[in-house]
Amino acid sequence: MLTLSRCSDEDRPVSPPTAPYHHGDLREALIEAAVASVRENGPDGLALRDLARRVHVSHNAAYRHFADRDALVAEVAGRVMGSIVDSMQARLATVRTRDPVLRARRRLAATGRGYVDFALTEPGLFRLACASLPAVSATITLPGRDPLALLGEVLDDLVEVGFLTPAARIDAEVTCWSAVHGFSILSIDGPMQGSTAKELTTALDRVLIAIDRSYAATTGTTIGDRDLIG
Amino acid sequence: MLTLSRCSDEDRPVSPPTAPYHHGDLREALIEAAVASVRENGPDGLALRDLARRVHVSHNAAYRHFADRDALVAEVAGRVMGSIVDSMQARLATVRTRDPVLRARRRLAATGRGYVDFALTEPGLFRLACASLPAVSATITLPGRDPLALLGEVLDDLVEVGFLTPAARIDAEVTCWSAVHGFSILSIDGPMQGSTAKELTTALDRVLIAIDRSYAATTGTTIGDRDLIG
DNA sequence: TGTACATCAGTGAACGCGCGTTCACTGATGTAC
DNA sequence: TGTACATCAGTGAACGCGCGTTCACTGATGTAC
Repeated sequence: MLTLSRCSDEDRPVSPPTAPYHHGDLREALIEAAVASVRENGPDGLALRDLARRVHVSHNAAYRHFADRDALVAEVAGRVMGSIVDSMQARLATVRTRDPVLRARRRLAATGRGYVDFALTEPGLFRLACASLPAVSATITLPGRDPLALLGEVLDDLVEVGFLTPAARIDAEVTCWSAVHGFSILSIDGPMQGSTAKELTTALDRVLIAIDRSYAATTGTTIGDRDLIG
Repeated sequence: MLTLSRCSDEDRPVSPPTAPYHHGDLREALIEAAVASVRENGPDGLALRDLARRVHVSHNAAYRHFADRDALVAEVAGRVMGSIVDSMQARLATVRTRDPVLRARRRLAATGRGYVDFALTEPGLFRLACASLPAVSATITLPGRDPLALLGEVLDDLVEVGFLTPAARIDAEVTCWSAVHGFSILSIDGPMQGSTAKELTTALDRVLIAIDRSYAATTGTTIGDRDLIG
């Protein structure tokens, strides 16, 4: 589901029997090594010299492919943003509801769940993306790779089916993203750190239900307690 | 308002005319220097050697007062938590509404505004507190110094006045904290970085209104659009 | 088809940096007698 | 009131670390003729 492969190490040996002078695709190999490094040690542990060691290449070969460390970080962060979108879309794909209003509501919840899925599954990469949010903001204008744009579309649908008033639509991205982003961080770094997966799921459900209830109230729509679950 | 003094440098000269061998209160001076450093360079720029330089003391004098770098960071992070509580309480103090229900609702909004106030005013210190959340979690059991406990009290009041149902009270801290914490980070590091103070205030109002509306819906309480503002 | 040569992708040594931490030390302070 | 001495709070030199980055280089590759 994720763009960033999990077990690429097994696909081809890191150091082939007779290592050729030219690597083949060092750029890609460095990025994969960076992903692995961040998974293990978090964003702060990312070092060009370490990546070179992982790929069995001299410590400055990386400069043939990236201007400097920041350039590599930006590239990885951009890909992480893409993976977050993938994760949201994976959840969206599970929504099979026919009823247009319930469908739109569940799709909003699904985007939130997908976002949090990624944060909980890939805390290191998620932190990297957070840390370089300012730098990435310029990069993620690529259509379809921007979590915020995807969220916006889902919110537009909510207005279209009459669940959310146009007035309450304003800044709705901020509310929704704040909620799921905050939830993600509190879950991986904060007081909910020790919680079980089940507890986290329940807590996230309550957050999503709170938002759903709030939006229902803008149009006076009647909703059920467990509409968003199952 | 804040515990962490802003202009302590001006109060007493950093290097007195004849510097005495014993500093006087090196521990406190190091902490103040740490606060200044984090304000300027963020959490990652914090270095014991740099602090020693700022206080005009040899680079290892700090080890008389802190076991190691982590111990100092934990101390600073703990104080930041206290300052966040102060900031929340400062906003709480401005709520003068008599009507019990409206008062309780405005107090919830006030805690959120106070939390965000601190994040926007002290982004560096806020990031430090976030980064060391795991470490701090153990420390902040001090009564009255824990933002989460304060939030809990305000939420309890909402139940007491009949605005929030006991069922919806469950995990409400998570929803509220997620929202304001997420909002804070998106404001200082994320896509809302370039926004004006006015835009941020308006956006935060919309987040707080969304939560208020959601909780009103749990008891079917009728509310006005601008109840929380002004 | 063979060869000269430009270009590209690596190498290895080195620089300079700032850090955390430890060591043996010394100056200042306060207390017991 | 004076003094010996333990204790505390500093100092200065040094170690070892890993980093980013630059330099002059060399091996491999592909292309023009």
